[in-house]
Amino acid sequence: MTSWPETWPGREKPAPRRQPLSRERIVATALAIIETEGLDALSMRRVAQELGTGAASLYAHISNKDELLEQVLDLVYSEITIETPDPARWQEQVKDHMRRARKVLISHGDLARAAMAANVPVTPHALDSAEAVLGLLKAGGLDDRTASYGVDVLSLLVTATAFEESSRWQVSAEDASAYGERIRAFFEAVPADRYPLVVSLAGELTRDVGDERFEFGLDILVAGLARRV
Amino acid sequence: MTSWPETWPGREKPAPRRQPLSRERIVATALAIIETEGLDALSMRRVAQELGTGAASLYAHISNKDELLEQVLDLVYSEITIETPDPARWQEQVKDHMRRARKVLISHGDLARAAMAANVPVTPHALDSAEAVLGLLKAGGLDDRTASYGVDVLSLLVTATAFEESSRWQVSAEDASAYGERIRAFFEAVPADRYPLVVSLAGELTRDVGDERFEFGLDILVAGLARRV
DNA sequence: CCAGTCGTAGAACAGTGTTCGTCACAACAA
DNA sequence: TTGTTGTGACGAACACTGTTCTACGACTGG
Repeated sequence: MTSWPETWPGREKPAPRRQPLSRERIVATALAIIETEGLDALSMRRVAQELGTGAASLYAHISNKDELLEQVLDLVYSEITIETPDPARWQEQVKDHMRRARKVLISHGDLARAAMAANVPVTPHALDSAEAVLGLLKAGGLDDRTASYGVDVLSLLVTATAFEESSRWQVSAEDASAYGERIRAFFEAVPADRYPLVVSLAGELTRDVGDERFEFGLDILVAGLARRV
Repeated sequence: MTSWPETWPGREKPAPRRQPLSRERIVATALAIIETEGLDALSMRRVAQELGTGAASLYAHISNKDELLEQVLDLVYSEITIETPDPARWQEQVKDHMRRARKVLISHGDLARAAMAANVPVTPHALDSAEAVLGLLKAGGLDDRTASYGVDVLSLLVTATAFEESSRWQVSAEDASAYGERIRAFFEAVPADRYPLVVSLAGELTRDVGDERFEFGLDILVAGLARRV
């Protein structure tokens, strides 16, 4: 006689519990959404959906959306590697650090648009980065005040230029190029009697040269800080 | 015999039409709301309420909320006075222009938080400002590329520092001071073994000195641009 | 075995930006 | 004078948001 199956359809044990929610999983999921769909697509409901739960569940682990973004930023800031200060080449080390910080910000979709609102370093890895830059500036011989102002303006350059670049973030580089072309065409078309320089410099103003604009500001700032030793 | 009244209740002429809606009135009302209640209080419904109409009415004059903010910014940028370039003192003129731009941004509540998203000058007065700065930089002898990069980074310094200052915008200066104190206390309380410089420089990092931080960056940038003539 | 705690999550709340559909009115042509 | 057309106004509706409320199940300790 054929034995009965262990369970009947409809009476199976529930599927094994999915992984429990955690702050880390929520933050990592939020970052994944930003990378694939953009910052504007990020919502508490969207994160919950991706985790197979309800929006309200997230609030047991994260206090609100602002904290979520703060934690997402901290996660990406953890990718910034830190160097030991070398007084002989502190200027190049400062530049390299800011380059790495910028690279990290712009390699996660348009997350940088959220970075300006969280520019005061209060999370572990944001503090790590601030501490590292301060260390490089002090190794270079700057006094306390100059070092403090320096870390301020350097991180501002990074987040502001990354913000700007993120604002034209599109799924494809082709769209970004088209956007630049539209701006250039617009500048060339404004009334030349009122804006002669904007019209004549339209090409230069909108020249898409990747990091060159950022490097320009970085050069000037670091050279200027060096002059204050 | 008593004569009939001129009109009967309910048959009076309607009240005179209120002032018709216009783009200018909508934009001015939005700015007034930002100044008194803050950027976060601004909504299409709030603007409409203030104008005694419905939110949908606004869309006959303004395409969406982003355009509204763009027009509000242009309105405040119209307050930036423009100077005729003087090659003998172009550096001081550049600084003065950026100071005026910053002052205009930070004197309208926390509007500056919207300025980063609208940093590409496409409105008349934003273009006026860009044209003016280009004029000063060209009067100083900078080549086209340096002038283009210069106007970029200078306006970035203005909008980014104004953004940061706006993020701590509160109704009273007392709250702003309390905020700075909380940040300083936080920095002093982080683990000193991991963040020795953040702890020891907590006072300098959070010292509220108004425009001093901005002036620091401005000095370095303008001096750096001058070196590229 | 039961009370307490915790995590989960649907429902609800209060709000948002924007579009749809309708109405009143003005301008114009016949 | 009448009919037509275009425009601005605006309530309702749509689709969405962040966050809180409330109920429930699982787990733990006494």
